[in-house]
Amino acid sequence: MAAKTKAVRLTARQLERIARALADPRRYQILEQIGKSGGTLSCTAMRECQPVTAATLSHHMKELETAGLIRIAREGKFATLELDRGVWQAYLDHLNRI
Amino acid sequence: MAAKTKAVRLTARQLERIARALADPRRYQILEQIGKSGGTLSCTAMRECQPVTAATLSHHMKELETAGLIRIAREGKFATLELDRGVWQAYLDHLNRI
DNA sequence: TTGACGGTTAGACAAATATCGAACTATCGA
DNA sequence: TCGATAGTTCGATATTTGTCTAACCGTCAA
Repeated sequence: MAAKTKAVRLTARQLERIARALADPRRYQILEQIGKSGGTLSCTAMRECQPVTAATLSHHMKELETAGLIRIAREGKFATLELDRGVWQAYLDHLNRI
Repeated sequence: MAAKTKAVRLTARQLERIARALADPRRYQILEQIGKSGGTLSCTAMRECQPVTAATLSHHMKELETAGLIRIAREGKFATLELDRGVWQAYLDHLNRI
């Protein structure tokens, strides 16, 4: 095992951003959806599951991105969200230390 | 191993509360402090480490308590904070499922 | 009993933020 | 070239929330 998740070091500021990002249920659901889809999900597919404006969704995406939890791959008209497993694991490890 | 942490089932509402509770750095520090002290810590000891009013601290304690993350034992004039390891573990398990 | 002390509650206030509509940019097919 | 479509950015708004001060409640020792 041990795929592409290499050890990630999170700064205090990043940890804080991640915690805040997870605090909003909508954003958590987004992460969940990406996870359920195997790690990547198109932005359009997201919209179909979240009853919010495109503007709002875009806002949440940026929030998750700056927290480091996802990467956004833009190709042509479309965008694809990808969960950063390394960061996610690092955050879990951090919480586990309590 | 396997001490007193028995399986805990968290409702969606509780999960949300916990995420929100962790979003504030102050509250996270409180949890951290309790953890570092082996799971319990007097309220007075807390105050010495957090540069906030007693009122503010009380507010955060209640927030952590209603989230289920800590229990507050009141005896006479004093209060003691205790980390609920079962709930904490259940939350980690939940995050791990993503 | 009374005063000091630990903690809580209530109310106010400022900062953060989730959301929206509207205007915008960029891409792609006809 | 035009129009439709995917997503972003901006500005406004309403809600949430972290913090404080002030007043309060219980406990304990003198």
